[in-house]
Amino acid sequence: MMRIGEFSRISKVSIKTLRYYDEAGLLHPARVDDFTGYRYYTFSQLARLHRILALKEMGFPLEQIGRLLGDDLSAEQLRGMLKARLSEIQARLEDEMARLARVEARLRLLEKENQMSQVEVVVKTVEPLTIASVRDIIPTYSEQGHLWRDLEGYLAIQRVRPSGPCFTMYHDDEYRERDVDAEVCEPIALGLGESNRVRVRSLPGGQMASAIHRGPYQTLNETIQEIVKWIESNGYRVTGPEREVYLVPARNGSQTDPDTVTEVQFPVEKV
Amino acid sequence: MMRIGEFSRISKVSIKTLRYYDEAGLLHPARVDDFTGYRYYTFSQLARLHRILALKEMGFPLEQIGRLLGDDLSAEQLRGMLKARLSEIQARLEDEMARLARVEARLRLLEKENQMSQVEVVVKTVEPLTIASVRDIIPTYSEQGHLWRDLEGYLAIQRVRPSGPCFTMYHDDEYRERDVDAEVCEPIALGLGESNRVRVRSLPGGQMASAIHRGPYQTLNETIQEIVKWIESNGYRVTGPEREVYLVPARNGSQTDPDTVTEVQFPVEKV
DNA sequence: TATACATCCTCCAGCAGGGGGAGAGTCAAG
DNA sequence: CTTGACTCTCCCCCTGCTGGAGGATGTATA
Repeated sequence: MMRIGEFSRISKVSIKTLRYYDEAGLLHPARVDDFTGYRYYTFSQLARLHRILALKEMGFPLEQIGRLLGDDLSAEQLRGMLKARLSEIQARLEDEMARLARVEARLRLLEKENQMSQVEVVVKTVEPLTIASVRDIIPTYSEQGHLWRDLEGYLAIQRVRPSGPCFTMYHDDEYRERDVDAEVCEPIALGLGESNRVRVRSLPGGQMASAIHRGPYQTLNETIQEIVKWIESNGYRVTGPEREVYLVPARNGSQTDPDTVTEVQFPVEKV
Repeated sequence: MMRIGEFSRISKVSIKTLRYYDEAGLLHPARVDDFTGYRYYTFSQLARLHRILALKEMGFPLEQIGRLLGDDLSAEQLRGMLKARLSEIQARLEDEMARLARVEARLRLLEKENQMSQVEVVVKTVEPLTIASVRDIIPTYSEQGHLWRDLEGYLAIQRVRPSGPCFTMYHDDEYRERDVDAEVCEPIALGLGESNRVRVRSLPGGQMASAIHRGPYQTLNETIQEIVKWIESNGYRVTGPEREVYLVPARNGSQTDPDTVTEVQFPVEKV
């Protein structure tokens, strides 16, 4: 029988932690003095403490350790908990490795350009979306005004209001300067009929690599290039058409309005 | 200008988190209504939020993100913080991999023996220790009684009391049944002279792989084997003589007393 | 036996990064 | 004017402890 201080010295576990384990039900002292409240431990209890520490080193939370210490646990249950722990650790390892890749990519960028990147890429999950859209081949990126007029005109006639910011999708697999396959879209609630010009369909949800572009449409290309580079260096792959979401659209659709805010999204999946 | 709900929907960041970032000084709303307290955000603020999220994905704590967002940061300081982050991530990766190895080893053991291991091995750090000791070649493990009598007799004459539990160190590089190089030790405070039989010296501190053996000395070997196996499968290496710490010694030094508690320690280092 | 001094006890507060919910006030549409 | 959807602040909760305050106990020495 020894007091908590000696038990702590021998086991190399802090007194605070021992008291916490007592309270948590993991390791009650062999005896607690009713009057003084002093905790008394035996050497044999070191064995149980060792089991607790070993399980903790495997990363189990204390609550699970409590269950693992109970003797009413079959080998089958034990195997299950170990395997669950295994896959959690693997998930965390992948997380950390992705983190490592991000920091390394940023560091390389810094060495090369000697400044903080302007464009921040984030992966977010978007929900499925119902849209009304008009799609056509247009001569250049900037000449999509008539598509918008067709779409908005139809929505106005049908008295349907968009349920979120509008965007354009570009369906070309590669970058091209001319004859662009563009689809202008307005998110809507369900229940709109199609016309021969306007289609209604729903887009699947999923992961999007996204960046915010502030400045005129003219310079959108730089942001797009940054995202593409980021996607490559962070172990993702593009799985669908790019979207440009017009959060703050340009006045008169001007290509040079500096106060526009556009979100560029690429659907991606982890490689 | 939009309210927090819409900003949350667009950015895919929860309202709670946005309020928390406001409070933490990371992202104040563009405007806060003095009377209602309502927060109003602009689309442009998505850019700053994206920067916050990108840094968070790299694993920076919010407090550091705040400093990274300030524009009074040189490229040199930025590089430093990134490199620090890099090495932290690497440390965590190693941690997780060690964890993985532990869980996998345990799982293999379970598949093989279909039961929870009896012996729990833990790595702990022990401090340097001053000891009085008697070392000799003894015919078998169990015949160390006379060494103990020599040591204890000298300590009694010198009126020195041990400052902790006594132990034996075995200096043979390999396991051997006979002619064992054993050193029986008592930890003491400083300031004891030597005799021609008793030496006084200090042992360095360091990492120890440790396990608790409950049961007679006869079966100590099984525990020792378990520790050695554990050390191998968890990526450590033995760097010195084994210690057997007699926490609850046998009555009369009996080899079969079932109530003894012994801690077996191997000094180790990570490979 | 008195007095240090070490050790022990039980609360309470706090860390990071928010989540959950209560109770009350606001906003826009019908 | 009402309804329902938002929003506000405030407080507690999570993990696995650590630190400290204030008070009670245990042991060694003068």
